[in-house]
Amino acid sequence: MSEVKITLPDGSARNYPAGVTGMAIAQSISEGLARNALSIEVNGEIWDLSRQIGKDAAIRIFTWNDKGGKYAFWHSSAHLFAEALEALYPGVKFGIGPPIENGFYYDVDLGDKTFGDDDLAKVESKMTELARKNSVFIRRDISKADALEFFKKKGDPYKLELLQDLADGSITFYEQGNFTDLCRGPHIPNTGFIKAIKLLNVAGAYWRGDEKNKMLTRVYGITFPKQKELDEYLHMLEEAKKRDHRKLGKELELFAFSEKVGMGLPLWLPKGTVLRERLEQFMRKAQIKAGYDPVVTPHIGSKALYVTSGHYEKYGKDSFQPIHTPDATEEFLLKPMNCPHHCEIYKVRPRSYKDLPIRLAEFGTVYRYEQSGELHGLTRVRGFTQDDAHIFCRPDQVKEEFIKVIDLVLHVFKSLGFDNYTAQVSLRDPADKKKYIGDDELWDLAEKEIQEAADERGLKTVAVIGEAAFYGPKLDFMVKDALGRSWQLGTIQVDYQLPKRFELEYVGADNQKHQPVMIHRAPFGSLERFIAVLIEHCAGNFPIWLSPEQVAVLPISERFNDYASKVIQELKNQDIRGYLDDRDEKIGRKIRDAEVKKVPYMLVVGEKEVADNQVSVRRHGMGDQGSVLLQAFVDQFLADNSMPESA
RNA sequence: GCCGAGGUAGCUCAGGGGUAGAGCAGCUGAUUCGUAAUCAGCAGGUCAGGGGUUCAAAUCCCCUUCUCGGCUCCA
Repeated sequence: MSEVKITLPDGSARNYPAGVTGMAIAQSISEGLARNALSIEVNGEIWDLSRQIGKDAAIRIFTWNDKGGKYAFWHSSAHLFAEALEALYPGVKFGIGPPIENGFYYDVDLGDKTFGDDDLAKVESKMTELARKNSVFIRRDISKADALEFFKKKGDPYKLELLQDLADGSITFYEQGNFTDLCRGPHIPNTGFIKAIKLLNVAGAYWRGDEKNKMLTRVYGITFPKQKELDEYLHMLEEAKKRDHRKLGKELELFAFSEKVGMGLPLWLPKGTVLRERLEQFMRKAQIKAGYDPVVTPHIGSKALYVTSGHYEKYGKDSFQPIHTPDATEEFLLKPMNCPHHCEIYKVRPRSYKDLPIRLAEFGTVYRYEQSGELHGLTRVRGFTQDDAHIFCRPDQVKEEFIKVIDLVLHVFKSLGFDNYTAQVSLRDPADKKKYIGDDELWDLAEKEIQEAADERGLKTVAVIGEAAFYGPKLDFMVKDALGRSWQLGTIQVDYQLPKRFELEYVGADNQKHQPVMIHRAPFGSLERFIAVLIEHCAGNFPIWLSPEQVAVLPISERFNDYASKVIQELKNQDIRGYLDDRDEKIGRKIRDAEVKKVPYMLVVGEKEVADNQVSVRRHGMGDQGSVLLQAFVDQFLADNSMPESA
């Protein structure tokens, strides 16, 4: 009998009879591993444990603690969901049901039936019932003809459509209990592993993600091998919700929305405005240092401006409609971006190659008619302010400018403690060059230089082919929110289109006219989105230099209000932001309220402090820090909490 | 825009055909207090808006609007 050589992750190798299964290998290693094993990686592919290994292989056995194990677990859970659904609603048609980062979903067509929250509970308990049967997942190779026959008979148009794209000989079915599905696998050994089940929500999703197709019902769920883990997961979700910027924005009185003002149009409250203006100051300072010139442009522009830029043609119908005036020939648009205005600033006089780069920066408020369903707190709004700037430079300056912008973005992230971001280089699709504007060589050069600039600054980047804007390649920075949703913050984009459309020029050393390259960049992206992500990132406990209220002065009783007023006045004289809580409440109450409001410093003042010109310092979440002279507190505070500066 | 779930006091939420509720916040008074909620009283509502069914609608039905979870989109 022939043998196969199985290499384990630690490099050791063992021989097994040919056709050995992953489960048998696991058993030979240890009883415990066999009990917890869910799937196996064989030469880089993830397999079922029951599948026979016919030749030498490097393997890795996955348990719940591995991504590959969870993947199989949730994939199998999706099948279990489908089995339960079919048992409860015969005739249901299935789309696809993959595992995702947290759990799984299944797209289904329930015909005319609406699927609501009460249905979730029903399906959930059916799933539990079926899981207890310990049904084994059986893998079967099947010919394309037989597969088509099977789904024709069953009447499942979506599976038939999927089958069309699959090659004969590569098709497998998986079967558990009374349910058979077209599936590549892998799956866990049996349904009994699935102990805790939660169907999370129902959503609509277009078949194959195409708006023109029928909308299917997408059910999201998650499962665990232990009830305790499900409980922990649900608890974690609850905790994440507490960081939600929409909730904290309301509680900390940072911003609000009004139906009357209109959806997606944030109102900045006094405290939110302090935060926002501090961020602006921070960026202004860094930009001045980096050689930017601040400019200001109006909130509207004539339609002609956007016809020139090309935005009218591309977005005109799907955006805010033109503003009319008593003069019927006039039309203005709310500005959806600042670039065209900045192009006109570039054009106010002829430019020499010696003038470049020219860096025009503006906190420009723009308006975009986002789809109503897409609006989301501050992360997706219809009116927002970009920390925008446009760099007009020579082609040979692109790389250097990119490096400078990357430095600026990294300065922002570092100053605000974002260490978990990803950088994405978006390149054009070389197979479809017609989609893009600009010379081939310029693209090649810019794409190369963006990547080089990122590498030189030690950025770990993911290059995505085909994600470039039609007008140029870009580098985007993404950060996740409290619930794990990814948002794009900073962006740096090369643009070949606008310089051309606006006929931007400079006179080169050769006395000839040349076209400058334009770089759009916004390290925050937008103040709104940045603040949203910042709120979630720090759970409302802002860096003190940003905090709307830095200090609360809390007199023990009314008798010390006079001294407390003197304290708060002295703080204000030193540009320290704070408030005096002179309510007729006990000190415990005042402290609690300040803690809830996440005020970083609380200064308790009573008899002792008045006598010695002291304050009793308490820090948010850290309790009593003892008493110091007021002046000592001020000095220390100012020394510790200055606005971070760029290098 | 599409699918689903929602909108009750400033906030968090209960009530689900028969007189509109609680806690917190607010106001008034008492209290003058040492590190996370002092006590008492008072006030607060077109139950998102409009239409319908009914003797009777916060409650059932329809439309509109906004919010939430997704999908699509994102200059």
